[in-house]
Amino acid sequence: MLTHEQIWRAIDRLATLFGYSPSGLAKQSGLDPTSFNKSKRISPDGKPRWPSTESISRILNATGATMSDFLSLVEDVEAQTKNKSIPLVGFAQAGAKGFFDEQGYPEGDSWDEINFPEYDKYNDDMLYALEISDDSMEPLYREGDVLIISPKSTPRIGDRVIVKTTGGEIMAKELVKQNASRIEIKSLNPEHDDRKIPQNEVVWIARILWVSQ
Amino acid sequence: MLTHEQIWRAIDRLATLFGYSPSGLAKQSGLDPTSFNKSKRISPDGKPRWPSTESISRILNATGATMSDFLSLVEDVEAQTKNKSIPLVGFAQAGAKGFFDEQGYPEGDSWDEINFPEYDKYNDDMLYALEISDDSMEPLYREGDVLIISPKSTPRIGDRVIVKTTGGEIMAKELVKQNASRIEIKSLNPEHDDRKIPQNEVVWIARILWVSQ
DNA sequence: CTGTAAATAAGAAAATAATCCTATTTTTGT
DNA sequence: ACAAAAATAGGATTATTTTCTTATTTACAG
Repeated sequence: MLTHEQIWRAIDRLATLFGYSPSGLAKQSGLDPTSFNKSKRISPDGKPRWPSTESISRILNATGATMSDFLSLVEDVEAQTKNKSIPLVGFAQAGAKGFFDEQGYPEGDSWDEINFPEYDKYNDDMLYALEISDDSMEPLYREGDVLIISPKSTPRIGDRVIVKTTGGEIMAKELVKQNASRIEIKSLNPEHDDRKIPQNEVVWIARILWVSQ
Repeated sequence: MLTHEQIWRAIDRLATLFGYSPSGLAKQSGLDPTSFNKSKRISPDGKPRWPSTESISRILNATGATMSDFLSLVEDVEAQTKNKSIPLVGFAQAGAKGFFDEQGYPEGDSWDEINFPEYDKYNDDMLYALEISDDSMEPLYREGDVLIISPKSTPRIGDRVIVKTTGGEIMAKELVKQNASRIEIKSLNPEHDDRKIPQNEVVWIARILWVSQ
């Protein structure tokens, strides 16, 4: 769906984004500076005027913006949650009949759905990744695995987290308990002990969202 | 960036997607059925012809497609990898100075980058998810974890995979070896044995890409 | 505050997209 | 295999966008 209002707003926003007025953007794009005059967006007889796709092409070319950039200007949502819905079923159920075809593709009506990669809308810009470079955390994390971290998400009990201490350590653990005085974290490697760390030794704690396999 | 070729190809693809010819799509959209004739895309004098954004608006309206849908048709990649580049560093390095600020956000110039969620271009439409519903695979997978599966990716040695056997089992394992006669898979739970399965008992095998934490 | 440049309003002219039309080809249904 | 419908080619005409032009307003620099 594309409306007249959306296309002109996107043009205006693109201009602003690159430090131009609509007139300046037109000029920069090799169009007449009056091409994007607001007075020309509706005809004297009241009909809306629609720019050609060539004009759009030229303004993208002049600014270096992509169609993807332009799309985000067309749409009202400032920070679009770029998820995709994929089928989901319980692992224990998956062996039953009716979930997979012979090639291993989902089939049948019994699947739920999940958005992937679903992460908090509010920290979209803050994600980072850590790559595992040894086998100290096997079998959970192996060399080469990538952890996707959300520093802004508030971890809850049971979450796997990255903790930094005042001693400079950075650890991946499971959060077992937390209260005002300390946190209790469980090792992801059974060979290591669980730990209780006073809150004043915790510099920060960040939630692990996804792990590559 | 938007080229003449891209805009016309997107129109053609939109038509095909909704079961129309270009002529049928134009008609369905209230345009003249000859609007999208290939012979009209280049003028007799060799100049390219660019449809108006009103025409684009009308075909989206007629098909119910969004601008986002249209964008994915504009672009060359059949299944666009809707990735976002996020900072990446080795876990072992992350404790050193210069990687995090005091609130736990990446800082400094020493970070690499990774695309997330990176998955094979060729099976974008085929991903599905399995949700773990018990603790039989701890510590690797816990109840509530979600596995993102790519049925089309060819698993390699060392990958974690989902295997379905002719006996109807569906298992999550690590692929250790595979040859023409059998596969060898390692349990993700140390309490269970590794297995060798004849290839003729493997119905399908799919790669696990990501796990939620 | 003032002068200059940029931006915008808006009408007319030129260029271009869409429609109309005829003819031919291709596809579809029987 | 054949007839009918749909699709496409392509020229002519109409409608619409862009450019050209003049005038006014707004923004900016001194």
